[in-house]
Amino acid sequence: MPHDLPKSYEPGAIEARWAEYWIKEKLFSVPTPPPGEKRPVFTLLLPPPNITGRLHMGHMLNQTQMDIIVRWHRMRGFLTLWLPGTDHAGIATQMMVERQLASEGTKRVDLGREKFEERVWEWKRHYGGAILDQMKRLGASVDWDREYFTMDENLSRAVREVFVRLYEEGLIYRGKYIVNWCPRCGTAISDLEVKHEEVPGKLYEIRYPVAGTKEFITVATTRPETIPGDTAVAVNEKDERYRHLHGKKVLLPLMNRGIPIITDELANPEFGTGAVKVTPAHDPNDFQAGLRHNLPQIDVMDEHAHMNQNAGPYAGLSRHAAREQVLKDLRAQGFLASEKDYTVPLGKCDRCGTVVEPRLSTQWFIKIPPLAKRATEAVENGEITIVPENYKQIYLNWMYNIHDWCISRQLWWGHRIPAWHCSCGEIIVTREAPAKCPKCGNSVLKQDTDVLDTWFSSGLLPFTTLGWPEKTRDQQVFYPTTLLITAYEILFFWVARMIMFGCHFMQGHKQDPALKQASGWCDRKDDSVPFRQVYIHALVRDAERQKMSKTKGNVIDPLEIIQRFGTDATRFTLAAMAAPGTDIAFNESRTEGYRNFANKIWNAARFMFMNVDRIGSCGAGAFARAAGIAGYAPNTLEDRWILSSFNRAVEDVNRALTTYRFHEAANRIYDFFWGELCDWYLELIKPRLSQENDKAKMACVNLMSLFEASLRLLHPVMPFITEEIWHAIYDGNPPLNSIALAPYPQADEEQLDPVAESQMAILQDLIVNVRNLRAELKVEQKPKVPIQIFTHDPEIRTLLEQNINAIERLATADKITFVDKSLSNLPASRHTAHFDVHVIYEKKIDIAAERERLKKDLQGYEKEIANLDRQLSNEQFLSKAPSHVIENMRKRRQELEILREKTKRKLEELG
RNA sequence: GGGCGGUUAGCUCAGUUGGUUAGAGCGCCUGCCUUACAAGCAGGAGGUCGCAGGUUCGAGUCCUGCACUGCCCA
Repeated sequence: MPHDLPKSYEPGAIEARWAEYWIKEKLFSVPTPPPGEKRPVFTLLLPPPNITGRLHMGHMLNQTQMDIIVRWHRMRGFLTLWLPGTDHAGIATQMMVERQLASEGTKRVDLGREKFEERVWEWKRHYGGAILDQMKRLGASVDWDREYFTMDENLSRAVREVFVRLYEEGLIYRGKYIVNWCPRCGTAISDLEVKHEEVPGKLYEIRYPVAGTKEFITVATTRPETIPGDTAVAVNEKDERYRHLHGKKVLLPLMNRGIPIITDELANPEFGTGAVKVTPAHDPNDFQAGLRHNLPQIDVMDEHAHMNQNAGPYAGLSRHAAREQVLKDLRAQGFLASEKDYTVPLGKCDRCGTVVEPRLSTQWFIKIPPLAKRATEAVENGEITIVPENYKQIYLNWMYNIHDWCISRQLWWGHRIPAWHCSCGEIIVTREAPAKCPKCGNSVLKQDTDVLDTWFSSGLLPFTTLGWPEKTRDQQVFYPTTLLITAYEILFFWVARMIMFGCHFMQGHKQDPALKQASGWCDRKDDSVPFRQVYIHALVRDAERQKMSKTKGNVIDPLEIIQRFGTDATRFTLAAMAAPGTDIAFNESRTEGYRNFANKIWNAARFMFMNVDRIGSCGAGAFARAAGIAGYAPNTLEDRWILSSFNRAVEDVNRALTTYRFHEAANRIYDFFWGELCDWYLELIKPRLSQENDKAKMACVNLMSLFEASLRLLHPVMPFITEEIWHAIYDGNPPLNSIALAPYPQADEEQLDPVAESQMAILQDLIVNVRNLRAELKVEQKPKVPIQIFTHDPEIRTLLEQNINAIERLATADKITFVDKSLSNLPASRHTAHFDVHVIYEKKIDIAAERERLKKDLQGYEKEIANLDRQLSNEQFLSKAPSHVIENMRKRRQELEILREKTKRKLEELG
């Protein structure tokens, strides 16, 4: 790796190279560890993207956070497994291939089931890997050797096993119920896959003639087209208006069918007319009411939501056309009492947006309450912790109100339900195709045509990817997985289901006790849970805080951002903005700023190498697994200070990552690298570096060690640039294949130096004050100015004397003299509680402006003093406040006294 | 209808269990091509923390109400 880096950082050139290198070298592959493994373990399952998917900002955020945590653990010496894979995405994939077929002028049904499945596999081979290729470009440090696909043979076998076991345990049943039906997809979907919205519509009031009277009963409905399916009219028992009609019949308009008037809580006296039509085959509430009253279920639509024979004259019409026709007929026959504007709640298919039709059909269900019980307890009692914590309550609320889960889908792509039907009516649920019916002996059996909901198989992944149903060493080591990082959106779809399945099927499982202890999970009793922690990440919105959507056209393509600013800068942006629990308004200007940060580091490295090459061999100190910086020998104030600073940063960053405070970690590294290392340290050591002696060499060694350690600190967030410079530091002969395998910095108490920190603060304060004065005096940039310094404290005087060169250089000063009298009354001066400094320059200061500034300062001091005095004279405060707070306030009070006096005197002097 | 969140500088956002003087990036103003970096350096302006009460020695932080706003569930 050559030291002569290009002048500007060009991410594109290096990122692709390292991404490829990491994969080629199999740096992140984790073979099954043999018995005797003692390292702490960290396991993370990648939420499998759909094979139809393309990388979006949500993935990018998710993967950035996972990669940061994973790299951090790996560098801290954990046996770290990050498991990647993809999801077969039943509906989405089938839609893709159907679209492809349509463009060829053919259809799924023309091909037949088997041929169609082949086409999907073929499609998957061509396009299915796209999102994983994109992941590779992000540098995600996953174990590619363990990549899985939910339709793989071993995972499919596990799915059948789970289905059969649940069936045998009585937790899976088949029955005829109202389900959410998507007429476009031609399949049932689960409650979660229905998106509710409210649209402007009409509420129709329709007169139903009461049989044997001249009276009408008026019902209110938003769906007149379902009238042919009505089998009752319901009123509330307590509703006096309809008491006289109890037990009577009405004649169903348009159909001329008699149906009963029933009393049921379904009818809300407050709503509409207080009377409702009951259509058990087309509404979930009506379905329940129908069961209560033993009403017939008349299905009036087919699978495409077209009216069928039961709809009489309307047969063949679409839902929409049928509504128009029914209304027209009602109007013509005088049944339509009124139509009012009304906001209609609509359920739409999450996948395709088609309005969902509640439909009566035979489906497979999972009986959820028994599974939910343990899944709820696991979170209640802290066996699984959820971060941020408010999601815990959201999860629990949902689990308390959970319903049975419809798991069958009328699709051709997915795990086919392992049930076989015999003409005798027998249903055989079994792992492998049965030879004959155990009841009648018939050997002509037909497998159920339905497939399972995609979430059924992904809910099993935490254990099926580790070899279940076999009991494997991988499970002993890696199960329960340590963490799950995912989006709120799939808390119920996926997270809840993984917990239910994990708690059920891994019941009794024990993680290798030595590894469990090493990993720090001794306080957790339950090893059946699929993961010990869940971190829910935020939503990425656009810069205007709008949710990104294709229809709005405000989607930010992460790959385009990456192309412009680099992966490292994009990752850093997401990390720095990811405060837990808050959505991210992605702002490109931030990414640009972090690209600049990368460039800053790049140039700092160039500066370092420039000196190394001149001074000669001065390699970085070998890092040990020790804390702090191993090869660093502090000689000067700035050395002691930066070493201390580094250790403080290290402490803060590690603490932030422990609690998933990504933004704190990122900002802390940024401030240290730029604000401390580059802005001050590099400037302060320039004089030493420019010499040609041992001092220069020592400074250089220290710099290399510091830089090397700082790169390791930054690496999880910016893996590419750190890898590049790290290899350059070792001149192409690094002690390890990658910085990703080097130890993560840990704070070393011994290297903290509070004295150096406070001294450095005074020195910086002096330099900034002189710069400030120069600006105020409008001194040009180049010329050096003589300055005078007064301090009453001999220690501070010594400090400043010892660092006179630094002051000269960084404050552009010369002829620095120390005086014995306060300088704060001079116009061209500044004072602090520690020193006064005066710049000697012929130009006059703007007296009026100076007076204004001082007045403002004085006001501030007075206000603060009054505040402090009030508190410090308050008995209650003195007795209740913690001592360090009081101590700090007293110290501040003393400082303020000095500042006030100096400012007052100067104001008097200015007149 | 039920639940959860947000409101802090011109913009986008931090501010962990209450504790001295509320921070950052971008933008803005002034001056600099100081041989690592103009994707840079130095200096600066800018906030009654949505409103009204309350608890406390002390509130951006806790409680109540209100206003506006977003999301999830039914």
